[in-house]
Amino acid sequence: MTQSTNPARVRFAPSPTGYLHIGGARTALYDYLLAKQTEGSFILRIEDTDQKRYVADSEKDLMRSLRWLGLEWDEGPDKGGPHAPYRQSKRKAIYQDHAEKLVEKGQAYYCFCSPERLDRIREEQIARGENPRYDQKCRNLDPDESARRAENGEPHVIRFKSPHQGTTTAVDLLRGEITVDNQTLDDIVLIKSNGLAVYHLAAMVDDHLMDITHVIRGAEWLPTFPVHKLIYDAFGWEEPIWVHLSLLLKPDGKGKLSKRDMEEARQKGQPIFVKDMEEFGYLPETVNNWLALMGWSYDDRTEFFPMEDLIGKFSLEKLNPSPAAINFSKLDHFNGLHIRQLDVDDFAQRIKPYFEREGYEVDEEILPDVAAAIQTRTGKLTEVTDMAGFFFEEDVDLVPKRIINKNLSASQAAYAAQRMSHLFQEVPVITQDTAEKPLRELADELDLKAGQLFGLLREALTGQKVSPPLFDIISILGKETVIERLDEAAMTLRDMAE
RNA sequence: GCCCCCAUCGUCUAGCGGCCCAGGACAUAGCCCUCUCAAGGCUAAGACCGGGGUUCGAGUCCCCGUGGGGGCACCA
Repeated sequence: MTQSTNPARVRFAPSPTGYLHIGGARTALYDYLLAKQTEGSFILRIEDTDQKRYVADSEKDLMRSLRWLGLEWDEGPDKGGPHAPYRQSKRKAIYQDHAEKLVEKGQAYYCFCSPERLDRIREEQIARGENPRYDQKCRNLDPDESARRAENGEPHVIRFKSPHQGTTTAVDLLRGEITVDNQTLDDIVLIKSNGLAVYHLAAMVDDHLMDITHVIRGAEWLPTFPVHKLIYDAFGWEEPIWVHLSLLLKPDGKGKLSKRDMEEARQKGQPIFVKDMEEFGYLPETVNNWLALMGWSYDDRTEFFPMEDLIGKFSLEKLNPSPAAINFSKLDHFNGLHIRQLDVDDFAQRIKPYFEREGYEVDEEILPDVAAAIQTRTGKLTEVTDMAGFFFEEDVDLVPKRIINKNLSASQAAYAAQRMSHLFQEVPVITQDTAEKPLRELADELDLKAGQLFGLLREALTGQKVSPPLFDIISILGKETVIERLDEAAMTLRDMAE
């Protein structure tokens, strides 16, 4: 292991503005993997400093989704911890104190400019083709006077006093040094006029106070990264290791997913939100495996990773800084792989809810056998009803037009079904060994291809064109049911012949 | 417009100067297996963005283009 063996303290810090999507889930997964690998801590922190964007259900969805993936946190808003509270809206005073400290040190200042003025100067700057940023009107106000005005209740924000000269260099683990010219830096707002902190302050303060060792976040933070480093410096704090994850792009690779893209993808059956994964029939282990590989790799051939392997083999150094397009067909492929390595009883329990939600009454007696029969042919758990629903139905609906064609008349089919029924009645125990040969002989006798006869049998037993292997079906259904369904089919076909 | 990041098959990627006429996976096509459908096996097609350097030698290092992406809020 090339990883540092010191216990890492990592945090997943989403803002509750919507359902947990795959981008967030991937970040949380990497956090979790690093924490587990180093026997450190995985912390959940809710960044709800923007009351306007708050979505009520999202916190519940977030926790439910993380737990579904198996990414249980050690500290968080619902379970507390040594650095509680873990919800930023409850930490308002902490941020204010810290901002005041910066003001005292001359690293931040009160700004009394109105939003209207800010809008105006921004428009003017854009019109002039300049980079829009604060014109620093309040930057050089007399500190005592500023303090007085603020105390008198004049509306104000607190801004960070960015340096003007020189350059700032911040170090990202994946990209190395990122240097910006300080002239391009803006004096960002730290505390809003309503007294709440913005991300730039709140996240830095919390990460420091919570002893976060590795900040793993999306690459959309790269442009403000140098300012974040400057904020750490202003406080005199030691920086964490910064890791900016590559962005996840739309499947066509053109741009990152927007809200609308997410909805469109959902309509196509492509799960964008973690909550859709279960609904669409994916296993949590599939999702973790798939997500882990979007931006991370282990070597030049291993791709199948159960969670334990992910924990053991993950390393930050192998993270890829370039953006990655989402590949849903690979998700399907991984789901198949993980389904096939489940043991049968486990698989049986996983598919049970998918039958039930389609209204089937699952017979626990035969469920394990059904599971065994369909396991290798299940790509998504939602497919099991189409493949094996007939096991849990009283009768099947025959679709004669799939049976009867120019090579097989209704009366021929009816006769063949009847003959198979008789044949099975004579065989004490129907298995592939006892029944296949007689069936093939029957096909010869009736001048049918074996495939035709098997096809007829399949339709009679399942009402489907596609099914698990016939002899599996027969042994699960039992001789009695098999004969019943065959007789019924014969009857239906005979009626059609007349 | 300004700033930042990225750049190998359609997609995800391996490659950290010679082991690469570039390897794997998904998807695609063909074949084999076969009672259907899968699974599995085999095979095919498919990429180092361009130009300059550095070097005995560059997919790998540097520079410039180009392309893609991201950011420029009292959102995160």
